[in-house]
This record gives sequence, structure tokens and C-alpha cells, in this order.
Amino acid sequence: MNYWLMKSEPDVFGIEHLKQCENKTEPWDGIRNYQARNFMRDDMKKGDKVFFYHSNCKQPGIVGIAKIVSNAYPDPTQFDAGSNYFDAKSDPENPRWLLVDIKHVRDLKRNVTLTEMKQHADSFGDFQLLKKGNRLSIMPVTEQQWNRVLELEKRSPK
DNA sequence: GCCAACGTTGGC
DNA sequence: GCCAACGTTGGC
Repeated sequence: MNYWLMKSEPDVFGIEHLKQCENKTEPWDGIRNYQARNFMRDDMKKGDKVFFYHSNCKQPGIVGIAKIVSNAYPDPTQFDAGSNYFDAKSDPENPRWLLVDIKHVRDLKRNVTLTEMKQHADSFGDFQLLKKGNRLSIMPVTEQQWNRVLELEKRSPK
């Protein structure tokens, strides 16, 4: 099993939204980045665990845990001319963009913030999230990094 | 194949 | 709101 981190803007679709979805499950559409797509296509498997990260907000950080409940399949929004995610260059016979379904598992007891993780950067090793200029919306997380976040969660907030 | 221009992301 | 970093596009 693999671990992942997926970003979302809470003003657009936060963890509160995910919880309210039917069966707490939602197709993660709109990913239009090849690196992120390749992770979904090649490495992500049903049952993998996901940190749900809030980006582009006052307190960016990891706010919850989700899981992957489908393998990758074509993102229907790429063929919907009315969608913001429409891609005229994507061939229905060979779809360019994929998605996976994710399901809410639990909220973290508190927001484990980006600031806090940066303060403990040494114990995270090589972590995409902590790199300057990182814009990847789906990234792998090592087991060590996963456990480190859960350790931080147990601490009382600063 | 190079690279400048452009649009987007996302922390601050 | 600013702007650095990054990915994509398209002219050449």
C-alpha cells in the first residue's frame, strides 16, 4: 500500500465538502498535470491512504485522512464542453486525463500546518511538500513521513 | 529543439 | 494583493 498527499483549496472544495458527499466519496476530477496524472495512473491503488491538504488559505496544512476507493479511470469532465476542465485535445479513444475516487476516512484532531512541518523539516527528509516552489497537487508520501505527521497530530497545538 | 511569453499555483 | 516558481504553449 502507498501513501499520498492531495491538495485542495478549502474555499473551493475542502474536507467539509468531502464529508458531505454521498457515501463521503467523490471523483477527484480536474487534475490537469501530467506528473499528478502519472502518479494516479501508475502508482495509486485502491486502498491507498491519503492526507487531505488545504492549500491557498490562511492556514495551509493537513486536515484529514482519506482513502483511494477506485483505480484510475478517465475523467469525464475533459469531454464536457461546459466544464472548466474541458480539454478539446483529449481523444475519447485515448483519454488524456484520469481521476480516482476518494473517500473521507477521518479528520485529523487538528490542522497539522505547513509552518509546523517546516519547523520539523529535518525529520521529514525529502518531502515534496516542503520544497520551495512546489506546485504538485498529488504527491507521494513515505511511510516515515506519514507517521511523522500523525505524531505531530498528537501533540498539543502551539 | 530552444526558449520567451504566458497562465497558474500557492505561500506569505 | 504580491510575486516567485513552475508548467505549457507556440514561434522560430
